[in-house]
Amino acid sequence: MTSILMIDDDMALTQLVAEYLQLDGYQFTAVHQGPEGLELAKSNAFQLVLLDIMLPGMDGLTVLKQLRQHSYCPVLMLTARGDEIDRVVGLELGADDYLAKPFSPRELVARIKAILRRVELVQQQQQPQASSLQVNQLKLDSAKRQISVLDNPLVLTATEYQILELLMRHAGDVVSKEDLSQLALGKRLQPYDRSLDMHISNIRKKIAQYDEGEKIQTLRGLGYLLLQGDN
Amino acid sequence: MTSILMIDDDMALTQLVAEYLQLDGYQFTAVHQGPEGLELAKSNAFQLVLLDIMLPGMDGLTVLKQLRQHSYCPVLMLTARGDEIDRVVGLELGADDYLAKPFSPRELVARIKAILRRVELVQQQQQPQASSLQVNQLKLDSAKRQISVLDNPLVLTATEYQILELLMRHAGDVVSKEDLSQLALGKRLQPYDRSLDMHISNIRKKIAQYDEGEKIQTLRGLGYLLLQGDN
DNA sequence: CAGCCCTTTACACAACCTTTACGTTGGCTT
DNA sequence: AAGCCAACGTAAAGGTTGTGTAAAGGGCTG
Repeated sequence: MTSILMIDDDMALTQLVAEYLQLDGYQFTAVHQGPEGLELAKSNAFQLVLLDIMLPGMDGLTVLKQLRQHSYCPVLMLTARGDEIDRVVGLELGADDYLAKPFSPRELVARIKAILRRVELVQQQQQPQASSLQVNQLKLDSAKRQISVLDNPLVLTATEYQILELLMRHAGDVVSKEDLSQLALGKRLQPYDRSLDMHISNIRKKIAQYDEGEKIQTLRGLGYLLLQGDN
Repeated sequence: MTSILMIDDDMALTQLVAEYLQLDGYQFTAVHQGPEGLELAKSNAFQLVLLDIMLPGMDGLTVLKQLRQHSYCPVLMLTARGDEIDRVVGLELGADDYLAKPFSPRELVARIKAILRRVELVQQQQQPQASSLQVNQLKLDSAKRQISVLDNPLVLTATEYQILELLMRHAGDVVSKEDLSQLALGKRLQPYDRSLDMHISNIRKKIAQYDEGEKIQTLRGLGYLLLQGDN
């Protein structure tokens, strides 16, 4: 059961969100005061926190700052329309995403799912994983931190290795650029950030040295994909 | 029970609309002042708001702007005849449709139903949906974002995928071009806009590569339809 | 300060969506 | 039944956006 906590003083809004999220099968709790919300959030009983910036008593950014002293619980910030500054500060303080009010419940649910999916990816990574696996001509040896193509070991940088490992461990699935950026580069994907593209380009070049057939596929607007051979 | 709120200072008109809508089984409330209407609308107790542009006290566009700070409740604007500017501004502010005064009650009801039907479609989409389903020879795998015909995966663009998924999820029902445009393209269908027709054409071409029998049916003036095969 | 690596910049290209243009269809009027 | 017209089908052109990649920039480490 996934539990979500909302900290927002707008009762009508929390009521509305409660209905939508419960329809989607989430356990939902709302509180309307900063300090109260902070206490609940620190308890680690919630998988995600929806946090309004404008709060009576204790400012949302303050809540976030204090929460981060204790917990890495994912936080989705709710900001007043176009309040760019709050957004930037919030993301620096460790918010996972932000959403401008007013938002459609639909978009809220989409953002929540995106965050939860990413958290799940991270948790997967932390669990013990197969120390070696093979995708087509690519062979991963995570003990040696090495990937080979047709038995030729690739000379990859740390970042390149992480990206390719991610793609290999999710071979057959699309991996979004957003996910790749957060998991391999450790930062959110910004609008004109091309560094991930460069890493992909370099990885492709290195693979192509040994195998022209093994390709990382691009799915425009969605992400990248390493195709499993046999399907 | 569907509740509709009308914000208009013309008492004779609200009386007239009240009679028609109540005949159609709607719960109807009318107020004649902007601020009063805004308060009621923000309560999220109504499924739709009819909003006059010309209001004493607070302008209709201002009401809409403030309402949108809090709520995505559907709004149908009522404008003076041919007041194109108000219309454009209103739609930018997030009105769902507009209707020029004087209007026939019959047309009003038609517009209301169109909006409510679309809102319902959107809400359906927000609810958890089957991650895979099959319609005749078409197989949808929403986890992989892939649709296959006779086990041949289609190479669809993001937009094409969305359109075809919508048609599949409503197989056997007519889906209007207006709905398809709003849900898949994210914009209202304009008078001479042919882009949706093009997407349909391209989807048909891609399906026909593998199965000549599987057809998206056209219902002239109504929309498109994917027929459920087995009957 | 040299070397490595990541990121940014810049430009070209490809994929995609939309518009244009013209042909066809189907319903409706006369 | 003929003719009209709006809706539709689709090829081709146009415009926009995302992606590929070379090259330059910048930071870190030894």
